[in-house]
Amino acid sequence: MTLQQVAAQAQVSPMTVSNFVNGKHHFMGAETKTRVAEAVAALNYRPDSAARGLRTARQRSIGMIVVDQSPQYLSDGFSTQVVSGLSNAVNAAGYTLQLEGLRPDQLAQSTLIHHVRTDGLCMMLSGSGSARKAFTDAVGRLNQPALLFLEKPKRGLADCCAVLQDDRRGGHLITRHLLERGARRFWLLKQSHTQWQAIREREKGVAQALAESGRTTGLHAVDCGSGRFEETQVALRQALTKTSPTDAIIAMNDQMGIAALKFLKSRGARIPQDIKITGFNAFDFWQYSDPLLTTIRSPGYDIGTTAGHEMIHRLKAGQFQKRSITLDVELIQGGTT
Amino acid sequence: MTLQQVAAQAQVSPMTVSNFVNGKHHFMGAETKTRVAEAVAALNYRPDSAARGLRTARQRSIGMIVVDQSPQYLSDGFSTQVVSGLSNAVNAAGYTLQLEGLRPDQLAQSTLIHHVRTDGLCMMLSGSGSARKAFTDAVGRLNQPALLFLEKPKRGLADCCAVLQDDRRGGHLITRHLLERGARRFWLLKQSHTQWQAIREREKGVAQALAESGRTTGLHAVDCGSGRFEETQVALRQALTKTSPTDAIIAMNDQMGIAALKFLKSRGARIPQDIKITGFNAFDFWQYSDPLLTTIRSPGYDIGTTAGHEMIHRLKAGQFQKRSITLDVELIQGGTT
DNA sequence: CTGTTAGCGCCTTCAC
DNA sequence: GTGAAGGCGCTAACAG
Repeated sequence: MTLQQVAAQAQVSPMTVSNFVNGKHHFMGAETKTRVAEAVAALNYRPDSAARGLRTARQRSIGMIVVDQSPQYLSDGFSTQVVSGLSNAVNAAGYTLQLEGLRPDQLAQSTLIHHVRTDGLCMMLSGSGSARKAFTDAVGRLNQPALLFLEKPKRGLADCCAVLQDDRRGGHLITRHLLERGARRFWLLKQSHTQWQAIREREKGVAQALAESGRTTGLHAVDCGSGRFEETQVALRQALTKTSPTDAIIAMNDQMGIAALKFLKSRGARIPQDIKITGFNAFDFWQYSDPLLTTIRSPGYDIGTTAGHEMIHRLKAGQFQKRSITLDVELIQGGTT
Repeated sequence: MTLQQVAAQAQVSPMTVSNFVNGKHHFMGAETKTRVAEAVAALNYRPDSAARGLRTARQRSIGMIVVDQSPQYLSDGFSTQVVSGLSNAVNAAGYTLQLEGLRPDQLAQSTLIHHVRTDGLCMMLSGSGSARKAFTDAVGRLNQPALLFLEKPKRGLADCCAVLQDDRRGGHLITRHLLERGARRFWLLKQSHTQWQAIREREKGVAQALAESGRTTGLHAVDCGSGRFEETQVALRQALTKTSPTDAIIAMNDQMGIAALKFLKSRGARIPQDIKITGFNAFDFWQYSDPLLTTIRSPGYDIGTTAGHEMIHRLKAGQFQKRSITLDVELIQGGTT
């Protein structure tokens, strides 16, 4: 079913149908308009995006690449929220979202990078510095607008916008909160499986808060591997035998925080009297902890919609409004501190 | 950067470059091959998918529509897993995934339905029967292969495959388990906000198990609205005052089950002695409940990959292998029964 | 094994 | 307000 056929059916020229389909009704006669509308409906006409894209050199589509070690790259909570927000924002503007999940070593497999399919690319990166750089470098060569989630803007990327949250402040807030509550010795639970830049920032915030209170020691990192439930508990069990005891556990996300909470409760620890625990993100499932975890609320969905609006604006206006947008975070006091 | 330019640089015809780019190396001279490869790399050439799609009438792209009341349509856990699996499966075959989240009343806004952008459409529907029918009817008119998640195949959809899990058996399993444990009076926690066909099946399984044990009464439905945490607890509080007490709570997902668990614990109920509680799905966060919820494991990620493979096969072979594929579920015994 | 030709469906341009 | 011509980048079909 093509524009031509619709035009023949409606007894008008293809251009008239094209104008109608693309909402350029301004100069069309009312009678012509209804005739075209009927033909479109009768023939069940759908415009061919490939042909339009070829002619206009615009795809009306945005790409989203999520780099994660796990094939279930959306289970993180953060990516889930960001993708929902992004997809709603770009869809509302008539754009499609093309989603791709990759491991840090799979740059070469990326269809979205190696073909011209989208008008702009959004990325949520993880992995080693060199793996991340490989991605940003590749995207920099595309001559396409790029948007980075949870990372500072990159030098190599000129036409680029960064949308992030104030993770350093989050780490700072939560550490000050613990200090005020009397904690002096800290374990920091982090996962080593997927390396997010955002986590580094949180750690910096923690270190900064400690330094400001005059404490430069008393922080001990516990590697929780993939950060999954059992693995976190195993790491904690080892830490309890090998390391001197602690007042507080700062988990870099709620998943690890809740795993720690359940584990310590099962060992008879009183929370928060014996040990205080904090998480990070406050995504839906966070409410399932018992007692409620003290945590930081991350505006994941808003980050996604903000990014979508920013990208659409870039495509319409020719350049990004800002090089970097930072959304705020918020401390949520629970029963674990 | 076009094929022509690459061809000029490599001193060959455009067809040779096209063949090289599309992996048709069979008949190319080794020397020619390296010359083309160098030109492609030097010019940083990326094939234009729109042009290729126009010429071949194939988009190398699959659409995924998730119909949900909530804008955060991926937070459900199920859609998260299905989308991850689907995206990995189609990406591995060189296809792109185009994602769209819609409310049940937003059929008219669907870009994926109203433009030719994909080679096939996958859908996870919810909402009233008529709203769902509007979607399947619209897709039926597209002359495109369709794939339905968690629904039986539809009569109106000829070129269609359904990928689901045995929800009825899940409901049956969990109810028999509760009966064996001595429960006689049941509350069934369901959300009315987003209506999934899968939930109906679970309910039928519950009813069937009760009927088989000779009990036709003793089941009371509790409407938890959106099914979110606080709303579930409010609904439960009302039910406790208005309704005669119960032995067991069958929640239609883990979210509601955990909300019920936390609420009843806070009211001093002993679980499972006073009341038994079950959930449904066993997605990641399920482990955060304390004690662990007895639940049914849903193979969400596998459903996604199965669907992806099935759709790719359909596109290659011209028809679906099966009209319907049902994956199995599994009872997971926790501490709440 | 490589080159030539033609046309996919649409929209920009320009004529009417 | 509407029509005709041309070409976007690519590849099927066929010629050499």
